[in-house]
Amino acid sequence: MIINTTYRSPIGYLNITILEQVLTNLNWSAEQTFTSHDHASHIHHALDNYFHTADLNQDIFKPQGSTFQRKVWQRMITIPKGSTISYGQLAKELNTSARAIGQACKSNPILLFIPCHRVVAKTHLGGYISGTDHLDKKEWLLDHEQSNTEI
DNA sequence: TATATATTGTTGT
DNA sequence: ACAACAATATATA
Repeated sequence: MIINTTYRSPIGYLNITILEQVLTNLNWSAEQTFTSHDHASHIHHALDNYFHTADLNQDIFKPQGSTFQRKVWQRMITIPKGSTISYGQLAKELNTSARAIGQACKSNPILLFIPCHRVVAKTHLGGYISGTDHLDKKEWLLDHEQSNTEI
């Protein structure tokens, strides 16, 4: 069973795909593509919670990708909220190149829950969603998590 | 400060 | 086999 739904966040719509009760896709959308769906309410609640407290309950999602991509995504999940790491640092840990990390970030199928926005370039923000057109969202998310994290 | 160029590993064609 | 890419180190002025 496939469920599609759209969530309205403070900074834009999010399209959600749930396959067999498991979150498989979460991306920004320009408009309200789908109506809300009862079977997606637990994801909507998780997002409500994130936009209020910046806490992500990283429970049930199953990203589909290559071995390498899943390895990078698993590592990204361990980046604490309120902090960032550079493409180069991740590359060093995983014995690969900064650009390869960028490729894996770009193919992240579950935004927010796999926090690719916490991966930045060494001297600037880096990219977000295949380019530099959506950096305002990356910046907003980092600010949001920063201001909701005790130091 | 800024531009240029080489090097880099994974992915898509 | 090859070009693209959400990067980075180094060199030059």
